[in-house]
Amino acid sequence: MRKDKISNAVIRRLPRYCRNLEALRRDGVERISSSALGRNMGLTASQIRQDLSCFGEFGQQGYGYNVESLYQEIREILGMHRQRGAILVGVGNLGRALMRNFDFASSGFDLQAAFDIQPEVIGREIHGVTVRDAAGMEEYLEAHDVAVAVLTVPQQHAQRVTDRLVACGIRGIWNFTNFDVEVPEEHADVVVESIHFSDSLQVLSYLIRDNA
Amino acid sequence: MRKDKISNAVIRRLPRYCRNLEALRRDGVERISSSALGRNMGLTASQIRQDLSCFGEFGQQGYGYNVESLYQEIREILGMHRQRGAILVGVGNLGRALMRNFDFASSGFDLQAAFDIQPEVIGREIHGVTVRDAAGMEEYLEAHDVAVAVLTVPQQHAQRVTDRLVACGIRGIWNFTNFDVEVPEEHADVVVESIHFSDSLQVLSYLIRDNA
DNA sequence: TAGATTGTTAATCGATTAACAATC
DNA sequence: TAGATTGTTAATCGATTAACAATC
Repeated sequence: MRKDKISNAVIRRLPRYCRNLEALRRDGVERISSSALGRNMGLTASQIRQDLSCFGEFGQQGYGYNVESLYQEIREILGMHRQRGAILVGVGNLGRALMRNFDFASSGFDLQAAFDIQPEVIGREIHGVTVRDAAGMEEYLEAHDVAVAVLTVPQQHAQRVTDRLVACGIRGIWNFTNFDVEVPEEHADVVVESIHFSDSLQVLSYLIRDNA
Repeated sequence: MRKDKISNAVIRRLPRYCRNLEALRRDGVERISSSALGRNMGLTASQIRQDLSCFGEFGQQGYGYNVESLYQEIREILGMHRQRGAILVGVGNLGRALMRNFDFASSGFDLQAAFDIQPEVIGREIHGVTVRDAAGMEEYLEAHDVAVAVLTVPQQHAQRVTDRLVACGIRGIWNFTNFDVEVPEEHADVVVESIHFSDSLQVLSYLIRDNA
């Protein structure tokens, strides 16, 4: 039964479904049952059927799910069928690494521009994207259709840059700074998705503790 | 009441407690109540008291929690008071960015060495860490006390490198490849903590969809 | 048709929130 | 002391798992 409000737990499993289906597809697998997919992913068949039923009825009794079409359905649910505009702010080591390595297109985004305040990097082109002066960020956002900003600035600038981005009507912020940036109440619809490297490493540290 | 098995949800909040307490500490705040901390972090006071009670009794009725000592307690729970050995495998753009930017020490790790197979990078020193030939990885792990490996190799090598690391007795793998590496059953105690960039961006993509 | 497997309803499990006696 | 706030127990809420009729 199609659900209105999808729980966070379900949403965060969607990209994993996508990755697993992509692998099956690459291997030429045509159809898969919830129990086989569950075995692959370490989930119960029940959970998979529950998850998918939030979005529609994609399977067929006695057959299972068609790998290709389920894959496309989930891509569409995630919005990966379209290309939304993205910019990157803060062209340091991490920003550069993302620009060079990360495949924005395959997650449904088109990295259009990058911004920094360092004269040494302004004007450079990295992986086909020009680095612009951050002073002109507002002007750029005014003129272009940008949905998401990748935030790779030093921590101390994170909130200020966020405020500027939000004021320009950005829809989402992909936050790599080790700081929980906040969006003002009047723009509560702006989504912040954070990758906190050190949180993750600290969890790993906890999990390998000796408590034998 | 001290608990034996801590739930994943609680564990993943610990680094956030840490960051928030660090900020309070920096601001010279001496004590804080669960309700004030909850307000800061967007959690209920109940949840904070429940979370902390898994590990001991850190507060005092009528007073709250001492910021400094709670901070130190949580750091210790996470294992950040010690420095464990770490290596990094795969010195590409992302690997280099982590070596240059990421503060391993403040999360309780000492990055001792890096490995790659590219002759161009072998022998180079990056941020004080020497890049070695990956062929010698086993020998190195034999001779040094390394708890964690940072996995920043290209996706297609992820599983093979993981197998080698696990065979050498690594305790944890910090996985940055977009692949869910698996540890063999006989080493099920090896912990894999993954940062999947594209999963995160895809979740953001979903969350900014228009469904008005 | 018979076997397989779905989507959904019900049952269970776990996590969050509320309430409150204990006590600083 | 009186007010504040803890740690813990109980209640609620939500997510996962189990069961099963429907049906390909």
